[in-house]
Amino acid sequence: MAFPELPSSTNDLEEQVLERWNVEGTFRLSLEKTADGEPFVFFEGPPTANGRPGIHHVLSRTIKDAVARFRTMEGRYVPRIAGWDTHGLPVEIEAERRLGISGKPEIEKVGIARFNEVCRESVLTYTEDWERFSARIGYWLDYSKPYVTFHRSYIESVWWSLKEIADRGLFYRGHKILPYCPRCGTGLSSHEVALGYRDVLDPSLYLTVPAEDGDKHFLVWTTTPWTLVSNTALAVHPELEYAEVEHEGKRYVLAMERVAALFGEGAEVIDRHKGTDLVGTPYVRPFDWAEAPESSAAWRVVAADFVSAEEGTGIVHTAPAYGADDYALGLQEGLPVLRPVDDRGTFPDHFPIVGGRFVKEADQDIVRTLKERGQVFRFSREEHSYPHCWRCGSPLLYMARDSWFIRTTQLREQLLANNREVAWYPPEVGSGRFGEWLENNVDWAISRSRYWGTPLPAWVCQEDADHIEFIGSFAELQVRAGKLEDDFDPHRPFIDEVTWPCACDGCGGRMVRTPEVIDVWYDSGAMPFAQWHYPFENVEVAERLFPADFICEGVDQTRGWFYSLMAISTLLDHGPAYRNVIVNDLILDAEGLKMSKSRGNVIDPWEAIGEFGSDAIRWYLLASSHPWLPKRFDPAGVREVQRKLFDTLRSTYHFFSLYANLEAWSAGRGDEPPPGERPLMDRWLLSRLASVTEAVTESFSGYNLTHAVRDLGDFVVDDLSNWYVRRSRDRFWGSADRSDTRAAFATLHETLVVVARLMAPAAPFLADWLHRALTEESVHLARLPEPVVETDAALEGGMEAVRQLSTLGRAARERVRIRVRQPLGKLYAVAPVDVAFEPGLVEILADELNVRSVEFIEGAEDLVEFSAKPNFRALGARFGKRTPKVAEAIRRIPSAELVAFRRGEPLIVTLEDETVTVEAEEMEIVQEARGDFAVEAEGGFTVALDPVLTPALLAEGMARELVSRVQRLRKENGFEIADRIRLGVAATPDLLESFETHRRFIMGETLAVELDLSEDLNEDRYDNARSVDLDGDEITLGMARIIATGVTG
RNA sequence: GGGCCUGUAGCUCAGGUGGUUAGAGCGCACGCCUGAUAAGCGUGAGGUCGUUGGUUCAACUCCAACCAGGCCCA
Repeated sequence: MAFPELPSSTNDLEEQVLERWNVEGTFRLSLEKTADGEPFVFFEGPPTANGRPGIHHVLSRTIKDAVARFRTMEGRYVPRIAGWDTHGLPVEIEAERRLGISGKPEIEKVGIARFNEVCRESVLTYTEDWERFSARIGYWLDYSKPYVTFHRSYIESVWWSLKEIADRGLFYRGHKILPYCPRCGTGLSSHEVALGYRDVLDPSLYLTVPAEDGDKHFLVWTTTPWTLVSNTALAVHPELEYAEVEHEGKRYVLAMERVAALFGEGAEVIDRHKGTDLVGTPYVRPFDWAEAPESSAAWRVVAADFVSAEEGTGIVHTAPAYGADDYALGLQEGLPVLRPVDDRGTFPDHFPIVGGRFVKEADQDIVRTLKERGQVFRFSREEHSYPHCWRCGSPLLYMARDSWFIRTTQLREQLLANNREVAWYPPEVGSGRFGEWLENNVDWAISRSRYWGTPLPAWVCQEDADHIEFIGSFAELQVRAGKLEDDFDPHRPFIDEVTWPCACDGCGGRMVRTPEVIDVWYDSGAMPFAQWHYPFENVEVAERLFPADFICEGVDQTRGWFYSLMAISTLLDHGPAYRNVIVNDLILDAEGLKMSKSRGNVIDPWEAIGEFGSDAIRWYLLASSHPWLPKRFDPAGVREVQRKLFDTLRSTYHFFSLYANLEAWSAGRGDEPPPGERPLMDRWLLSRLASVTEAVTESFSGYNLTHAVRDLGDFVVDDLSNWYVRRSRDRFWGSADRSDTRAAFATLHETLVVVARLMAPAAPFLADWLHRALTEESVHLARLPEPVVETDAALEGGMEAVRQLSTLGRAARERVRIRVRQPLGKLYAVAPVDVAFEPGLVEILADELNVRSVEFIEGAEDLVEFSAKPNFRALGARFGKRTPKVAEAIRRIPSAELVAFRRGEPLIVTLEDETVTVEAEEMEIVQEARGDFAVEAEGGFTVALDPVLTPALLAEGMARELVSRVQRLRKENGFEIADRIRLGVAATPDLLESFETHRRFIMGETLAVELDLSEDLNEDRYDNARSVDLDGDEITLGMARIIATGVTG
């Protein structure tokens, strides 16, 4: 078989591979092939399908895909089912936009039926985009039967689960202060709130509130001036000390601790009170617009433990309708709840000053009015983070709302226990961010006063609101309400029409569905069972494919999907919903700034893929840093991956295929020597390959994708290409004996196959192309590689030492300015004693540094100076405090004593007042070459290069220079690599003599079948002739093609 | 205000359980190679390891405080 040529561009290659996957159904085949394997359960977090994919989706999808492919190659069965998150506010907002309306009244004017129809249409707008995108980045996901959260079957499963929860007594209706979005007209759950914190400038108002008797003023701090309208009390801490301060003719009351901060160090404190002493003091309410019950306990100072003096004034303005603490305090103190603000967050029209105004806008009016009255002590705007609606961006208001709750607090211990069974990557998200969130868990506010969502399946008696019935299936609903159409739509408004008479004795009411829908996050968290329409169908498969072995989403899902999955499975007593989670962080731009449309620094993923290809981007995202660190997307970094790794690998394959085809080598003939009997370089490469295979496999298994790809990339670039191929090139040209060449081909072939397999999870395109080119099979249907040989640590260590010595040798050459092409006579080398050098390794070193011979001089004491390096780890254990002294003494041991020690004599050093016998493991003996050589040393390695150039060495150097010029000319003349030539060289007699000496070498290297050496060139005999500079001498070269091979390079 | 993460060369990042010459890539400088070549290779110069204390014979590594940035939450 001929090894095919690489497509000319990355994009061609990737599209060719995509086409192949399509035609062949490779993904399906990979699932079929592993169908009997142990399942590896993966849950796909459903994206909201009405937004377009962005570059950050490439990251999580790359991770998901890499893990799934890796497990598949381990033989696990990894079904990957796509899903769409289709309900909820994001969709409703898009529908409002399409209809050109805004707000609940307008929606109801359009009609819920029509509105939800538009929601349904809009929701799958971009699914095709997502599918194409996923396909192009090589994310294998089964889109053939995705779960869709608005489907009847999905909703029925959700209902089932809600009823289960209700049956466990974990559902209740409550009246609580909730974060409320005035634009969307609904309360939000705590995890939704978590999604929308934003830094904004908010008022910071210190106002004075006069006591009723008029002689003192309470100093009060608030960041929400509009709530002053609903003020019904001032709260102080009973145990705190309060001061009366005289300032500019007014007497202020505030916490003692805050006096200095607000009035300066020299403030005049004229009286002190304990908090309890102030309790009961009546004061003048700031605004009397809101009506309050006549005989209320309002507008007096009350005591509350939550008051602190860490900020503000130690006196807290209390508006029970608009704060959780306030509300609780109001209940306790019998305060009225003043709720003048309507559902849209505006004051009633008849109010003075703020009438008809949105509360946040009313702030300024309130402050202005207070200022006019002289009640403003200090006012500023300060930046702080404040929650906003995660979808529409409106600032949230904390307001008392009726809502349905799930009592998740009751399951806190179980949630924590389940979480302890999850391996989080990185772990601190699980223990910290997520764990603490669970510790401080509050009941899940599950209902939304909205339209497009899973209807809350709770029916309530119109006569007796305590008579509630949860419906857990469509069948059950029909038992209650009579026959329904087979394809009835369980959404609003239709479901709202389904009612039945209350069953309780004599009340005569009708059971009517509570109008709310549920939090969309519940939808997505229900996917483990709802995607299977469990428990109505697929019971066996749903249970088998639970919990997930692996999920991966962005850190923003900590309180989103990660929570809803875990909460629901805990509520249903199913244990943890997942076992391993990779949490990925944001992708920032190259400057480290968050990508945002307004900043204009958003990377269009399609553009990036078009420019770099998917493999390079995937690899870059995995390799540049761990997924859980915020990542900068730097196109220059992607380009580097492409050049450094992928071009190198392509080039390596190109090299292989070129010569394999030229030599008509093919795999699987079995005529190559067994791996253990191959030449040194081959055995070394295969050993390295085995080590790398082990390391990469282990990293992938441990979800450390970053180390996996880094290790593999380093191997390809450093070991495979820059060392093995570079050092072994001529073995592939048929210039060596057949068995050696066969060994080289087999080794390179095997290595490339293994590299393709290890690479497949991260870079599925090039890996598959290569694997098919090398083996005619898809890499994604292959198993992970088994090492061909055992690792040979001694050999790897020896080679490492050779490379280290080579580096030193090159530095030495650089120092004496003798290029590598010029042979030198001798290199003296020193290496740590534990390095074992096979003879072949020494040859490699000699060749690499182009020296005639290498001598290891550990024995040649006249060339070597010994010195001892203390081993602190060993010394510290034995000598403790005296370590530095002993170490210093060891450093001073003379060479001669070390020589004696190496012969077996004990080594004794003298400290100030004692003698100590030093053991071998307490120091390292380092050798250093001495003499008139070019010496370089690092670590335990030293080289000493003899820089003397003899005539013979110079002659050889010249011959090599000549070869180099000829090769360049061959290339310039467009000769094919195997073309044989006639070569003529005209030069000075000295040079000619050098060339004559190395005639065979020159002819061999340049594939010259004739070589004419003379002082003049007979140009007629050559296709062309040209003068070139040879180290200062001008020579003339003539060249003619004698045998054309027709083989292209 | 609280929690978590990050801070190592101009840039991007490595640096098990503390051990004495802190590494790599990019960029930069210089050089090499030109039969894997719209490439490649080598050598070199770059770091008081955020700051300050502490623990220790020994701290980039452990502890504390602080500073800066990020995320999350009040």
